[in-house]
Amino acid sequence: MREVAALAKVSIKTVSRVVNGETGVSPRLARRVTAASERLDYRHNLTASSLRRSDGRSATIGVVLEDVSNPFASALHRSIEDVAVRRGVLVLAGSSDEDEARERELISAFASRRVDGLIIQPASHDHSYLLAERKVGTAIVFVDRPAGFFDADTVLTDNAAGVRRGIRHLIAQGHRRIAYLGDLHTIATAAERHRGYVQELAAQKIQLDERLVRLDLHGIEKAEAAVAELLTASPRPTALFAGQNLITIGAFRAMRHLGLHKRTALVGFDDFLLADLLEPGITVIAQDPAAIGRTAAEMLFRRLDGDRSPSEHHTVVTQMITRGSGEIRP
Amino acid sequence: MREVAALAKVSIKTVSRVVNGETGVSPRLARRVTAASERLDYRHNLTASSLRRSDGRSATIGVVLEDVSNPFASALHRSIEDVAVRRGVLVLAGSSDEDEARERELISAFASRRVDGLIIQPASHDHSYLLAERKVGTAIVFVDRPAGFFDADTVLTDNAAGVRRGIRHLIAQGHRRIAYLGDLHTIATAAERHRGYVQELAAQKIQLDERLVRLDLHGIEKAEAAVAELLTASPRPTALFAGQNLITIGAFRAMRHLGLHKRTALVGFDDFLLADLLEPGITVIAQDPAAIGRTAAEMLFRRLDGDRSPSEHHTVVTQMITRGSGEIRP
DNA sequence: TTGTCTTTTGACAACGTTGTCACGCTGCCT
DNA sequence: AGGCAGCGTGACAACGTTGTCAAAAGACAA
Repeated sequence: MREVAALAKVSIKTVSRVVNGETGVSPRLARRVTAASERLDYRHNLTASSLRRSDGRSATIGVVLEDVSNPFASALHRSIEDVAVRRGVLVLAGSSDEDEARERELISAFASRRVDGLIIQPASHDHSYLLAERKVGTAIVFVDRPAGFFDADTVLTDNAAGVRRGIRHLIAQGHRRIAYLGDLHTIATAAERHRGYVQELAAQKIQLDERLVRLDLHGIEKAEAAVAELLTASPRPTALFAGQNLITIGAFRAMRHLGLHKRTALVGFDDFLLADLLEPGITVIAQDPAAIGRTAAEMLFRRLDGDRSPSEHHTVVTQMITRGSGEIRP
Repeated sequence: MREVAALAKVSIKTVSRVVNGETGVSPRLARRVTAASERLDYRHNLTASSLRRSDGRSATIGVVLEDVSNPFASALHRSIEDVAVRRGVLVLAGSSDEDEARERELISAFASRRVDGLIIQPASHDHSYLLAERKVGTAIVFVDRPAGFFDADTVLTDNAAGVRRGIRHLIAQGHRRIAYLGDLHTIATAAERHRGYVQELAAQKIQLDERLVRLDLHGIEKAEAAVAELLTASPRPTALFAGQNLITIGAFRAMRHLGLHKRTALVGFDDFLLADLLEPGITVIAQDPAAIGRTAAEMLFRRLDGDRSPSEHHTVVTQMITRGSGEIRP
């Protein structure tokens, strides 16, 4: 900036004004400055700028996801990015891998870089450690899962209701022995979905059979193994409800392997690419990751714009997409 | 930091030393400083730090991808992140959407934030504009596609060889009328893959029939429409080669729709989740995004560690995975 | 011309750090 | 006793910006 100022024969303050598009610089000087900065390949240094400016904004936000390469998470990431670019804000993204310590490390790394806001898909259950960040003005929004011991905006899917819808659908087809396949019980959404299963069975006066419930199935392989076992044991379920997309895939793989994929009903939580092209097509309770991400990002920027109203808790509804696998009768 | 220093009754320089883990601070003082910074919830400000320190490092890199939510790109992202975390480096990620202007904007935004390095999956074909970044010491590595008019490290898949392998496989099954479905011809890898198709046909002395070639199919829908047309026209191909994963999916969708998915052979470039569960399973030429990302990130950090040797060009080999769709005979 | 008001411009300090250097202290050697 | 090295520590300037405020320049009326 100093060099640009020297070349344009103005003070560095004037260069600053031109760079920031402030008013009150005569067109003649502005032109000289622009020319000089082009000639010198000048790059505005945003870190120094945010250090000095009064609001201290870095035009950067941090996003903590379970895994940036997970389809649901990367869809969230993308929709957050879409809102951020419109404001010239960049996104730092990191994967927590469901590890509380990693979540905290990431957030601490973001905080060191003075991000303006955080969007967190939480792995941990106690977020009181975020109070310090909040105090220095960092906006915080939780997505997909609720915050623990911390009052903040959240954007969630109505997990229990979605599951109940799916279970109701299976019962309507005549099923009574409906197995439930759940993710790690430590994941809040997984617990919620399991709760939906239990509730809907109770509501429909169907006795819960714990032998048909398998929890803590994290990833395709674990789900596949559990389903293989479930479908060869007795009593054999006539329908499966898979509580997450990788579990659905693992379940389908096991069913295919046993040749039961056209005889056992399957409903999965979360839509996934190609669900319609399998045989049968997979009936799913679809979330809307794009809507979740967009809502969360818009919430975050509203807070950054000064909205101090009480925390909001948005719920994004699910949609059942019937494709065949959920319509198989017992 | 000043407050911490005051509370610990030391100079801020000593706090700096403790925070940076420098040697030569007496344990007694170090303890006092640690206690004080905990009590005050002190957060080291990395932006100020990188502004001042002599190497100017921000411990942040920028990654430009086609689309962070694209499965191939997000796999790259994840493997880059895995290398970066080990060094305490954070990743800024952005989507170019195959738009040259957007690519430049992203890189300019990264540059303003003084990232230490850039990993770019390029959308544009002239990267001479990066010379200025290179000059200020930013390390640059290209992934998936080559750089244009710019000498830099690259990590690519051997696209043409992969396609030739697939075409050879189809020919070995007895196919002669093999259609080719390609992505936007402006994408370097798409052009390479198309070249592989042309070359292999020539090598096998099979006359190229332009009516069987469809290019610029970007996204599932376009591919689906093109294949629907191709399979109802004459001469009808007996086999399809799809040059990208979304194209493969679109092609399969069209084939299913026409009831031809068990009669027409299909080989796709890029593996994708569930390819094994479709009926038939889809034979693919699989890339290894994790290896590509890891190699690129390691390359980048080697440069940041001072490696000044000439640019390296790594090629990651593809692997053919036969699952049934490519083994259908004419 | 002068005085007043408005617009444009620049000098300077400050943001939160770290590099440099010099200081004081201790312990050891002459 | 004097000198010197080594260690721990702190004062100060600087990194590249922007906020503040005052000075300079221009516009306009009397």
